[in-house]
Amino acid sequence: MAKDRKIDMVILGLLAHEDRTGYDIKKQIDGGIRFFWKGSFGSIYPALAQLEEEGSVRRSGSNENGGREKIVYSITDQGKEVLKAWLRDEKSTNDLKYESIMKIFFGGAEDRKITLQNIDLFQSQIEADLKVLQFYKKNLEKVLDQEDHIYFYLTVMFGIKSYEAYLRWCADSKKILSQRRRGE
Amino acid sequence: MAKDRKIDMVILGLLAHEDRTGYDIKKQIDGGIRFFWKGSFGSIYPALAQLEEEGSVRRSGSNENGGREKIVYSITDQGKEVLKAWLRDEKSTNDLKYESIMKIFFGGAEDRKITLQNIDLFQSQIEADLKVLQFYKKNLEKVLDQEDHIYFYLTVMFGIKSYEAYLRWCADSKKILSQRRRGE
DNA sequence: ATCAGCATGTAAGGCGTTACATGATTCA
DNA sequence: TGAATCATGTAACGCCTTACATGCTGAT
Repeated sequence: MAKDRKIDMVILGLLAHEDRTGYDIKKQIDGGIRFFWKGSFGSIYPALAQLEEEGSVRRSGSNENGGREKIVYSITDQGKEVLKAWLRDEKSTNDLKYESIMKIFFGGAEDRKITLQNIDLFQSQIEADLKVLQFYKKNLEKVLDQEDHIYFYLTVMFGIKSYEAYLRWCADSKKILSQRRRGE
Repeated sequence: MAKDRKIDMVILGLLAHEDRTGYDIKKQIDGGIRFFWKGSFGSIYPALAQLEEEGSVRRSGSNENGGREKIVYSITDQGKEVLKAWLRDEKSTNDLKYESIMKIFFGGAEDRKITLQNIDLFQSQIEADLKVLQFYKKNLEKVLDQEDHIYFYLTVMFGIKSYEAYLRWCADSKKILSQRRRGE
């Protein structure tokens, strides 16, 4: 029941780096952040409004030169404190909802070939994401001497290393399921 | 907005294997399933009631021998079809919410030692969970020749392989952050 | 006797998604 | 001129957690 909205921290974290609009924030989330956290417009805009009300962010400029409004937000000193307090807080929840793995766990209710198919589907998803991460890695290595990029680099490496492990598991699992053909 | 409640599939999947009470289901989730899906009483009991209404599960026995009611559920043929249709459905969502990794991503807003601390905390969590998974693995290897156990084995291996990759990443990351002492 | 575990359930409320509504700008 | 992208926001609704309420059973 206590406020526990982590999207606030994504917003604050991004604004700590650079001023941005809600739309910009969404683009960033869909970029490198989506590998460990997601967010939609329907969660970003209300969060931004509430953070402003609380004094953690402020409008640094509204373009209303004829066209549609465009609201650029900055983080305030109070917002920076909220962000730092969260970073220092030792409590972190790491929740995964892996429907693909759940389907493998309950694979016994269907033919073995359905499970093999589900592993293939999972593998394809991971392979596609891994390519994106490897692209990020290549670009980051050029600017790694700059502080700040190192944190992005570490999280990209987290993604790459875990996805590589997933792919090895996919290969192993398919081998195991194919060899022991009994349950079909 | 369409029904998308995966807890239904956890329940159906478990009941496909054996008749159980809501309480039993919760225990199973807190055991091996929690590594890829979670569930609380507040989600299990209402789901069970609705699955019964829909005809996917049925009460196979209510103990009311003097004491408090104890409702044992079984899966119906219709429930089995629902489960199989889900297994055959190619759409699976794999959502991770890794607050620990997010803290590392935004680590630039604080001292480097805070990030090192956050990596340590993550590492401890993973080490503890890995021990549990290795215990499962040891027990499963004794009964691996039995069909059905193989699916549990595969998901346990998924956990072990990814957690081992996480731990290697923790070690590497701490080394990288300690060596390049500049931002402190 | 008391405490942990077994057992079921409800209520309040937060979080988040999807779909919708609106409209400007840019580029082919 | 039409499509894609930029840009903000709301409404409906589903999902889930936490806390609460209740009471039995078995072991120490």
